Amino acid sequence: MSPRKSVLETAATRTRILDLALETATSTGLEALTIGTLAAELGMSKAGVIGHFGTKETLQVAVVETAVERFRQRVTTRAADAAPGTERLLRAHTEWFAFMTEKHAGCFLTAAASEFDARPGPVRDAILGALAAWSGYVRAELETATASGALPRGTDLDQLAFDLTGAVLATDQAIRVHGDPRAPARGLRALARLLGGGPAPRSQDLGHPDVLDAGL
Amino acid sequence: MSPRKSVLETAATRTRILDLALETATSTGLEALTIGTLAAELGMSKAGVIGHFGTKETLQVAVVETAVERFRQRVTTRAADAAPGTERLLRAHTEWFAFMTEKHAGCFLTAAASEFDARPGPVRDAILGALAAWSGYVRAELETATASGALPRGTDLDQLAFDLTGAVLATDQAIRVHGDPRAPARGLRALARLLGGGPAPRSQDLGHPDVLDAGL
DNA sequence: GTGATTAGCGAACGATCGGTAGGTTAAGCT
DNA sequence: AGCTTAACCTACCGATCGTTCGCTAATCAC
Repeated sequence: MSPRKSVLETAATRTRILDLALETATSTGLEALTIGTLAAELGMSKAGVIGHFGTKETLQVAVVETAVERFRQRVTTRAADAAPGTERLLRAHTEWFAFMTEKHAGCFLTAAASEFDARPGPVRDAILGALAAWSGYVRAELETATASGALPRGTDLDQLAFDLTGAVLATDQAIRVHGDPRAPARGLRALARLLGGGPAPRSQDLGHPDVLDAGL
Repeated sequence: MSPRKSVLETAATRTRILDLALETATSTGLEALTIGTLAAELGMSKAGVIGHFGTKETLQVAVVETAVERFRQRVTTRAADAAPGTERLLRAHTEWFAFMTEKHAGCFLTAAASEFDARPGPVRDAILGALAAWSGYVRAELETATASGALPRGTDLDQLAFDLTGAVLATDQAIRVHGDPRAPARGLRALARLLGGGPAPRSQDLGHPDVLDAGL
């Protein structure tokens, strides 16, 4: 039925597969991906789908890499023009939260990390690599912020990074599990307090409304 | 081979099944539970296992209920003798973090919530019910703390509950994904700052070492 | 133009999934 | 003592899983 396509069409087919695979894996999980249903929804045969990857495990790794690339384009590069340090971190997280809300599905990599934490193999390695890259990014910006005086010297950067992760995970869970539309605002409020001398945690005052309302 | 047992032995078999099911589901996930391997590891037949529940879905719900009961015994009841309000909340979270660390597996219910967030049905209902019960517990203690003056009046309790959840999730991820043994200490430090006038988030000072080192 | 390459298909494979049927045997009520 | 109930077994069911095997046909290198 479908003979050989040109190299351009072949690449397009591959991305078509990965797009749908990432979408379904985001909602149902990375292990719940089945080649049969994937092929059916693509109008292809199972062999045609797996021919691009050879193995389901390889497909899963490719899905993770696709998600990492999406994250980079949507979050990291958009925050690149912000000033290094706390400002860039706030921008990056703002973009991230908006990214989570767009598909109403939270962060794929966060969910995948929780799904594969106890399943060693190349898939988990790819996920852990993505997490390590992100925490390295955060760490570098935090050190820049400390050097520039935006954060007081002597700041416990490990603890601060831990707290930032907490804000991200709480936002992700609120979106994913509870579908709470106020989650990004809450997450940004927590971040502003941690990074920028925002309001005290117990104050009901909104603090920096320009930051909190930006792009949401 | 194995004829009918007494009602006592039958109940024991049931809990034996649920114990192993909860253990494997904690590490591998609730959907990755298979009746066949469960039966094999129990030295039983598949029919013998599923005969207690009728359906895999019913078994999954029973596993969730077992986890909730374990959580209650390990966390809530142990914190019941602490003074209501912030003190009890700190105790409960301290117990919770210790509970996560014991099996080096994090919190089962947190992982299950992330796994079933997009799979409607009785299993997800049971998980969401457990989450709602916990957040109701937290909410009640926070209101007590506000009424008693332990928290300043006008505190945004929703935001505070959100931040507490963030500390819990960050601790859980650090244990589950990274196996970080310092995670409980970090989580408690975040909690102490949020609840009890602990050290500022940027200070490297440990603050209340008696709390941070308690039972860890 | 010609030959090697390859995307994708149809069909089938062994394995495993959740679940069922029927038989066996002891427990528990009367 | 007799009868019903139920826990557990073996065996099997249809469905689906990931993967493999030829095969076709169009593209690409020469």
